Amino acid sequence: MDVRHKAEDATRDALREAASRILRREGVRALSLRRVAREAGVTTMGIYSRFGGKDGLLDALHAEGFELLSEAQASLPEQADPLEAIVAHARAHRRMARDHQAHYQVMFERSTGFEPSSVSRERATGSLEALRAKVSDAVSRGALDGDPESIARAVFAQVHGTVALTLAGIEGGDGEAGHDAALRALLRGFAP
Amino acid sequence: MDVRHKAEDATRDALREAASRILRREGVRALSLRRVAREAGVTTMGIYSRFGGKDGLLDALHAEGFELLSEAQASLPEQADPLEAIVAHARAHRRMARDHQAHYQVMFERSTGFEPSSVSRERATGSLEALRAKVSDAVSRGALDGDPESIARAVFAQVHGTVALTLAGIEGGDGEAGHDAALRALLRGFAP
DNA sequence: TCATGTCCCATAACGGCGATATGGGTGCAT
DNA sequence: ATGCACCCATATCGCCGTTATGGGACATGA
Repeated sequence: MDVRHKAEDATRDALREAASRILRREGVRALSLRRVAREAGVTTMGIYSRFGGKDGLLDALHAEGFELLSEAQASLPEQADPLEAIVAHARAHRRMARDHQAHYQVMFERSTGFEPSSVSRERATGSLEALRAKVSDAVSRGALDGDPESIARAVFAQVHGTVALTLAGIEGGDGEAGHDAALRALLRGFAP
Repeated sequence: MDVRHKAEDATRDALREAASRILRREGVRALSLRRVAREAGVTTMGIYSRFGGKDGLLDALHAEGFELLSEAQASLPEQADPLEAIVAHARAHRRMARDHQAHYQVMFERSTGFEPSSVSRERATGSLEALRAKVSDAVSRGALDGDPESIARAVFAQVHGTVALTLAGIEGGDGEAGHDAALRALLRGFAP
């Protein structure tokens, strides 16, 4: 029984990995239940019993995406300057979006026809927490002035905006340097 | 012949209007060729002969969306303060996104599986022009300092970021006031 | 040990999708 | 008048997500 349970978890993982692989390589559009099931060596119904359907599978990928984001931001080197810590945080965000575009779309675009579950939505909102902590640090050290929550949201919106426009193909000529410059301007605007 | 041509344009318009109506009321997901054709009193093939397929139809809606955006920003009252003109511009942008969410998704989210044509992509990039003009005005009047192109892109990203996060259901508590405050902070960062 | 019942999952089916092939009818040119 | 070319509606194809259904493995009680 216990073994059986383990086996179930194994095919569950196999399904999630197959889905993740297809998502990375061929995008949201190519992610069909039949395709994922075939690639994982399971019948389509296997996805229904494990994930409840396509939304459940996408929910798992949604979570995986936010894990990728927080991992990228957790392993950053320490910064003496609290503002530089925020810039590094934003850079990691942009890098994650560039390296996992399709995951990023599942995370932030609702036109896929997928609605994240309530816990997934909370996790998404919670992804602001790490940034809020860095902003709080900057505020307490006199590098920024204002409500950390509001500042963090403004920064998050700025970073997500640059990423989203890039993914949409509305590209400025400045690239990463320009994105950094825009963020630094925003931070200057919150200077004491 | 001329009459015939007019009639063709009429059903073309009927198709575009039906598509726009379905998009507004039921979202991108509900927009199928069969549905649009039925609602316009035409067979599915009528869309192929007029628009070349689903991408052509979405391209028309993409264009319609950017028209809605530029219309909303063209009819704004004059502002004495050039920075207030930029804030008003951003407000119109956010209002358009709120009032035409599905159009906005077609305009900026690529996870719909629709790739805009090259002219549509140019039109999208060109939608920055009106903002760039307002920024240029602010720079020449000494309210901002820097490259107008870069500043305009930063502002656009900031505004789009707040809108996109709202549409994604990652909502801050501050609402419109918070969005204005974030934009004003960014503008402060570009002050001379 | 054997019969019974329960649960799980693979096969099959359903309605809808975007896209394509095809056949019949209309209108023009010869 | 007759042939031809073009246009569009019908039918079809291969997918999709989801649901129904049938059979087989396993546990349970006699």
